[in-house]
Amino acid sequence: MSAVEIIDKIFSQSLKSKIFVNRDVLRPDYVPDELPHREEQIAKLASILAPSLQGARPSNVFIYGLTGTGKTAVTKFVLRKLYEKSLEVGARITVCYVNVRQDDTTYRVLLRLSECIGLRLPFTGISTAEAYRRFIRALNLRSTLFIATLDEIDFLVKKHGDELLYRLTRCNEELDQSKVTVIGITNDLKFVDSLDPRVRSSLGEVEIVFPPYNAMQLEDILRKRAELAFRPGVLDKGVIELCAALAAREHGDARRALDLLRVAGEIAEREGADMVTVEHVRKARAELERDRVAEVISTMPLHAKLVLLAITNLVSLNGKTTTGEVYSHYRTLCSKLGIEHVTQRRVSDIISELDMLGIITARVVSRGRYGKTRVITLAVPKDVVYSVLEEDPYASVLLPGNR
DNA sequence: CGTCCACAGGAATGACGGGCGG
DNA sequence: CCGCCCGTCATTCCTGTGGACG
Repeated sequence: MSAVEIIDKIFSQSLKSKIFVNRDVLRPDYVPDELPHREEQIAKLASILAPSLQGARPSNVFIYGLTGTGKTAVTKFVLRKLYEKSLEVGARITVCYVNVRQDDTTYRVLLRLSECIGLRLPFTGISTAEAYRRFIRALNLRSTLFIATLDEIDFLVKKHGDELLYRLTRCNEELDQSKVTVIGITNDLKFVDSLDPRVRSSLGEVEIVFPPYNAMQLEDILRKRAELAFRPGVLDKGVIELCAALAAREHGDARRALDLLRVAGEIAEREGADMVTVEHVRKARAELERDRVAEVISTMPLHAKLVLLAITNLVSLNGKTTTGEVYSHYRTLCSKLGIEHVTQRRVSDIISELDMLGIITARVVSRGRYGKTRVITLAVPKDVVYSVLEEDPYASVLLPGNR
């Protein structure tokens, strides 16, 4: 079969999918028309923003909840409805949504906000302070109620401080024709404490909390989406329940549940199956896990990879290991490569980092006369670690089976 | 019951590279 | 464009500590 034929076959197969009708509704950025079990939050946000329809400035809002609890979807949904209503009743409202992780500098955020009021700023060339001045001036000329939504706001503050937040929450004093309301969204619950008290009090005028979904609620959500995503009857029984149960274990993360369902469907399709089974869900879980691990490992510095390799070798041998063992084995790995090793202090930090990333589990134990150490086990399958380390040009040399 | 092991982990400091503000 | 600042990776020096052993 020629290359063209192969490609044609793959493309036409995906066009007449036996599994999916519309897989996009399972993607994380899709905003559904219905948001089950978030009625309370929708009502609260809507009632906070409602005064804007009469031209009054709504309170600033601070929204928090763990990942996959519907914060972004609810906010986008309410803003969309608000905007539609404003056109209907002729209120001057401008809504703007910025994901601060994607646009991760103060300047880029300002650029986005400016776009929403029809101001074209140059990509580069002017200072942030100048951009801010132009933004304020243009905003005032437009005489509108400006609702600025900053998603994953903790990223911006951690990287660049709360300068922008401070200015946005205070700029109403500089405006006479327009008003600004800020909606801040974060999944870092401790983030609020790290804010400047002045920003905290003005941004936190009203707070909305998004609790995690439980397994039943996740099932509901999945069922509604599955109706849109899949051909009728292709989901084997137990599939939705399993996706929901797995995601419920991870603090009720709806994004995770939808990812599982989507990837399970994709695997079923790749295998040419007629149905999505629980087995496909299990494979999806492994695939997502591998992707996550691959992502974090690939960005780690070389010595962290070598420490992880040392841990994995020792754990495959004995089931568990300790800091001292890891360090000496790590040093032999370094000498095999003919490179310098880092100090034990540093290795100790690397072990802590690997623990926080959920790749290993390390807990401190005292063995009395024989000192205090950390007992380390792997939190992911060892084959996953090995296969991911295969991609590193240095670490791969030391892998079992090589050389 | 005090010791003392084998580390944990805090603080200060430095090299280095990339991006920001002026 | 250039200097400066900031985050990351790392070192050095250090104090702290749970509990088996003598």
